[in-house]
Amino acid sequence: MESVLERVKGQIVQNIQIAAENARRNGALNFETLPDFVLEVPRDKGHGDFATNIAMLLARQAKMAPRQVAEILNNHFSKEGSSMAKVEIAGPGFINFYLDSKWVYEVLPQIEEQGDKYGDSNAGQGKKVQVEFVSANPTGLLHMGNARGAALGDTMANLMQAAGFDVSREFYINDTGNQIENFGRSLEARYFQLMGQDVPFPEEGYHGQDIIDTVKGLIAADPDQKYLNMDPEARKAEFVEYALAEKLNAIRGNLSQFGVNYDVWFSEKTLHDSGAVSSAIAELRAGDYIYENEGAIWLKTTAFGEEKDEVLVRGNGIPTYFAADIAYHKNKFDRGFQWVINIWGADHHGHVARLKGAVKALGYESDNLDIVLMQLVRLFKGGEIIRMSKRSGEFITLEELIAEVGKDAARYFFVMRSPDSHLDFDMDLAKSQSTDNPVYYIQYAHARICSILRQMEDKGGTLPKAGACDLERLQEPAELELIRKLVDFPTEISAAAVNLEPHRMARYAHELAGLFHSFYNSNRVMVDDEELQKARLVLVKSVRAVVRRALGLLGLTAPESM
RNA sequence: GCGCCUAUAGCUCAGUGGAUAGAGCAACGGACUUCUAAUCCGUGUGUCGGAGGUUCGAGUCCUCCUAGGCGCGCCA
Repeated sequence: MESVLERVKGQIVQNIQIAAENARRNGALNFETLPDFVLEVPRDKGHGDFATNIAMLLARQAKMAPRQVAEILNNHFSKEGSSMAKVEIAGPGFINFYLDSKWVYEVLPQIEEQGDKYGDSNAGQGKKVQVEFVSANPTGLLHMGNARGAALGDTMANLMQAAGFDVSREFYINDTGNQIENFGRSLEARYFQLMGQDVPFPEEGYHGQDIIDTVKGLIAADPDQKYLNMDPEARKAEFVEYALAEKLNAIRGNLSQFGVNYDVWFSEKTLHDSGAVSSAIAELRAGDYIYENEGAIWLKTTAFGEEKDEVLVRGNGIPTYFAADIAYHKNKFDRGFQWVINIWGADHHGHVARLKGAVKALGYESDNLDIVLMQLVRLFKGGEIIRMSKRSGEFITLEELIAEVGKDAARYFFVMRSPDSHLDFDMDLAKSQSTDNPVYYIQYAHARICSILRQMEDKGGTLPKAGACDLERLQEPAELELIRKLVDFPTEISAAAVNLEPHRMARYAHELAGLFHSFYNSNRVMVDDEELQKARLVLVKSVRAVVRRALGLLGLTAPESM
């Protein structure tokens, strides 16, 4: 459904185009092609409801001063049938449009009709999109960086769904390769240590307590001690299988607790087992992107502007992570995704250009692959930075984070900033100042509205229908601003989705809540004037629907009382 | 050395090439007999890191420089 804003803007744009064409036809204005002008909502309310820069863009072609062009256009605007109250030429040549404020009221019946669907658009046109995020090594638990990726990826996916994309969430499981070998050796060493044998622990092994716990569980499940005398390779394979399943379960559980649920869990191992990796390499070889040197197989990444070439298959015959990743992305495109989005930690940025290059070499449009790099999270506790490392086992897990600051606060904090921005997460602050946490501010707006509506029901009232009351009674500045903000919602969602900027929704929700709180403090909803009360009830009900939806898109709960 | 990200108010950060650059926090002063004071109202601060350039118009685009973060492995 077309949003109110789109409809009104479309009307004005059309009016401008017709005016320009008419002016050209009767010789008042000379130009070859209509420039790509903008109709925007001015930052400053004193500049009208909408403004266009067309006169400034036409000035050169028309060989006239911008303000003069604006005058001519203004004389050609059709005033009939539009809600245009005033047109003004301002500054260097802006044309400012002032509309009769009536147009904004349309949004209230629209919200009533669409309910929790209000905000949906068809910006994505059903395009098949995949968002791959977190994809943490399944050898440990999720840390703060993973948590940021989870919040960003899931919110992005939510926004894209609302914006009319066909979205699939995917987790790539790195269940093969060196780190799994290493994982297996660590499990083995812990096993023998727990069985009372004095064996050294691998230096590069996983030192975390969670590994010890895993092995304890393994031993408990093996009363016959069959592992003690098993073939070492077979034993390690069983250990790894057991531990990976357990870790993945834990990861899945933690993410689910964080409100993140995936459509697909994709195993890297299957790419090797199915021959997808070797066939991707064969394809690259056919395209003459491959050569051999010192026993290894290399990809000519220098052809994609990289500093040096990259190894795809090591001298020992084992393909690199990069080789698997190429096969993985080929697989993604072959599954029909028209837009592939990966969310990576900024420490992986060196990998971006060569992956895109490889994708292009395989014949896919590399512009359809977007990699969102999120800057790393620094965790502060007691005023000190906590260095996080999976190997050393010293890190705050997602589980602990949720337990300490709560899912809602954590998700909001991770998403409120642009992915480009470094994130200092102060645990003490998140805990001690939880009362002036922006997330409560937004949720409080929701709870307050619920409270109003509860009281109305207690008095035996019923929610009025938007169509059955005089919405134009809503004339207070606070009311008009609030309604205007509701009008922006669909545009905010699609802009946040298309530009991969989930922080815009965090900001929007906060601003909307602020306008509501402001309204609440200056106006009572339950008033003696029955018509005004009805109109205000419709207003707050609409605000509640949008706040709830915004919270939902951010993955936060919308409490009915606080 | 090369590459990516960042630099905007005291702090943390927003800011689709548009007009007089904004918000939260912090500080100070007010508002509960009234639908939840986890709220509201008021008070002010900027050489948008620096220098050039493109443009009618630059915090925004381009080049160079400076500072910080992160990468540059037959690890992932």
